Amino acid sequence: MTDIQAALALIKRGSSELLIEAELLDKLKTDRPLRVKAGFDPTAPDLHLGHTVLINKLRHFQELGHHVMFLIGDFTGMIGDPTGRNATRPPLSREQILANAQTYREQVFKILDPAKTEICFNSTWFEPIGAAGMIKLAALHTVARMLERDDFAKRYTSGQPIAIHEFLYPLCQGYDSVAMLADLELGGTDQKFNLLVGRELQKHYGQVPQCILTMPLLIGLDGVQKMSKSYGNFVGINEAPKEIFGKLMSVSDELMWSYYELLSFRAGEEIAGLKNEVAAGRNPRDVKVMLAQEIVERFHTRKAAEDALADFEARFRQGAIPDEMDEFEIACDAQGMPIAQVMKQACLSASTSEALRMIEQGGVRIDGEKISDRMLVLHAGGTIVLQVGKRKFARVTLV
RNA sequence: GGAGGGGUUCCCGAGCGGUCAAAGGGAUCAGACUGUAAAUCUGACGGCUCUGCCUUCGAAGGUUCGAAUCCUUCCCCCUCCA
Repeated sequence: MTDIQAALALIKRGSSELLIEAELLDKLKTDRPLRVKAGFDPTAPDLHLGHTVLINKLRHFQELGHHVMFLIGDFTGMIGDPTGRNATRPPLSREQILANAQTYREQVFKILDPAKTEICFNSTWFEPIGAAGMIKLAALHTVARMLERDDFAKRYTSGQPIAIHEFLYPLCQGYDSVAMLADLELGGTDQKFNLLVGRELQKHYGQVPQCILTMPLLIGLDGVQKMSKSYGNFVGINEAPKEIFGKLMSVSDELMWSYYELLSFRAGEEIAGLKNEVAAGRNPRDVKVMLAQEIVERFHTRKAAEDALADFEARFRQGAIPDEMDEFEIACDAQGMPIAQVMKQACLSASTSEALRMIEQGGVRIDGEKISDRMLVLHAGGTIVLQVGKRKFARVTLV
């Protein structure tokens, strides 16, 4: 296998689609570092595991000696990639964007090599072109071609609204590729349309069109929708070790394999081996633990991964009360305070109604003792550990 | 500009004068079980000073003993025609 073939194999590993392979081969043969682009939205500065699928791939390109450009879409962020829901977002302030960019940097460099990564902002080229430039850009594409985009087509035929500015998003993303002289752009499979617009625009501007590499979307914890902050089904890479561990353990046995595929750095053969073992009767729990530990270790430490496991076992296998929990000091008068009130104030329930329901359902404990009296009144003096369900704890002192 | 359809509790979606805090599904939460915060099953799912009271069905008014349901005005969305 030649170097180029080996490189191509690494590039394609885990990917969904490569357009167009022959063109990429030509580019690789030139032996110069390729300009590899991937764009991120500045509205969600906290990266989650879904983002890392792409970032892991960027890392592969760095390993191969290519030039990685991490684009922060501070201008396109004002539009928001059309998703059909929440089509309009409040524009971010300059300060917010810069703060988010800084967060990105810190998080991304847990995976990428800072020395080999260029961070770009697309306001750099969009602000100078102004409204006139935007009109020129818009003139390069037609409505019919825009409606080829699956998401637009569906919304259009099903009577869902499409705001005009949503059409600008693919155009802007495409123009980014022009401004950045991209040789290759990386994106999720849902980005294919936008990525292709980049090729079209580059041709307009006399550039060799970029190649496109799409990665499968990581399914979120709900097992249904793609992992995304707005669906709340994500694992943030900045989350506490115990959170990351617990969330990964909550993934269904089935979904676990997809996570292995897209997130684990283990070799493909090793994963296939684990799959066989589970099929042969090995407890999937153990294999899930391995994955959860690998991920915790990547973003924290080996030690944190071990602690997370120990904590998890103590808590859920043996029902132990954790050492660390939120502490509250709640003032109450001489008659004391009803338990439901205390739970609400300790943020263990959203309302007293909910607190009462929790008690009726047998989900509330004080110092490990199940409470059944919804009218229970607590009095000042002393500290108790309040527990709701298996996961919510608070140490409460009444004064 | 004209004609028609629609906005319901976190989401989807029934309801079309009282029996509606509003069907059903999803999400979520709790319990049981377990291999785990998997799967499955059961239950809960507006708020409160909780066997009662208060506030919700795009907004504001009105009719009525009584309105998510009828009327008026306004806001927003969609479709067709121009």
